[in-house]
Amino acid sequence: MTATVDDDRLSETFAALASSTRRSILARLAEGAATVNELAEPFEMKLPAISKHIKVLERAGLVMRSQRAQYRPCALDAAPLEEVSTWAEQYRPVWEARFDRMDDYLTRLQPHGRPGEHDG
Amino acid sequence: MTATVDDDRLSETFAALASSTRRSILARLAEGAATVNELAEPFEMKLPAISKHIKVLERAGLVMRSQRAQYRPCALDAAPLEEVSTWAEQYRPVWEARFDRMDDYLTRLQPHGRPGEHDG
DNA sequence: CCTGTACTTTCCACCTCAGTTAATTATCCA
DNA sequence: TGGATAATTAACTGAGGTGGAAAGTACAGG
Repeated sequence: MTATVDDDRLSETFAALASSTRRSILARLAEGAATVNELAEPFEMKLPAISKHIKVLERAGLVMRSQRAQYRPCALDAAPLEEVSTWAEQYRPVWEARFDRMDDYLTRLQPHGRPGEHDG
Repeated sequence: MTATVDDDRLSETFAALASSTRRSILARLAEGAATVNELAEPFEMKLPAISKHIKVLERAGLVMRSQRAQYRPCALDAAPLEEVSTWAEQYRPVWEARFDRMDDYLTRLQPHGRPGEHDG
């Protein structure tokens, strides 16, 4: 049962993506690797803040780092994004079938029975 | 320029998805609408906690609610998941092209020039 | 060795999030 | 009207995210 492990990884990935700053960093890295200063340049916040954002992305497996002199260039690893896509695609049938599930449920919710109760 | 609005919505969606409890709730709702008590049943936490998780999902536009007597049944709205999928799919070329972007960058990072510096 | 460059780490303040218990609201039914 | 059921709200706690300032680390070059 590694379901929990996968679940945790997905949670960490989503948490990392729940920041437009971090998503911007990923977008920048999609065009090629970059140093921390290069990544920080478009933003108003200070370098330590960017450094921490990068660390979050790194922990989520979205960014790989190297070392060259003082530089610690970052590169995108999009593998977790494939997992995100796969996860979301599970729901494609739901968003494509736009019939109203709420009405569906309300129909099954009888006036004289509580939901989940099997007529006993 | 509604870029910020879209960005915020995506952030809210990702934040909502960054919880395995909430993702479980969505999975349950994919099988059909359910009441709060039905949704809470598989979990060990108390009802108010579930109620708050549902509110997060609702604010993210992933859950729609109705009312029937005391019941406030929840239904899945997968539309934001389509946005998630579309966003992630942007990176498909990156995760499919598995050449090493780090090496690519290190090649361009010359020993005698700092990155981003144009030989001045 | 000393200075500049490129980060990272530490410490701090602020705020949000997650969960609890207890109280409250809303509705049904006898 | 009163009790049971469904669910939310309020008040509180503890944990964790986010940013800044300041100090620390690591490497290059004169």
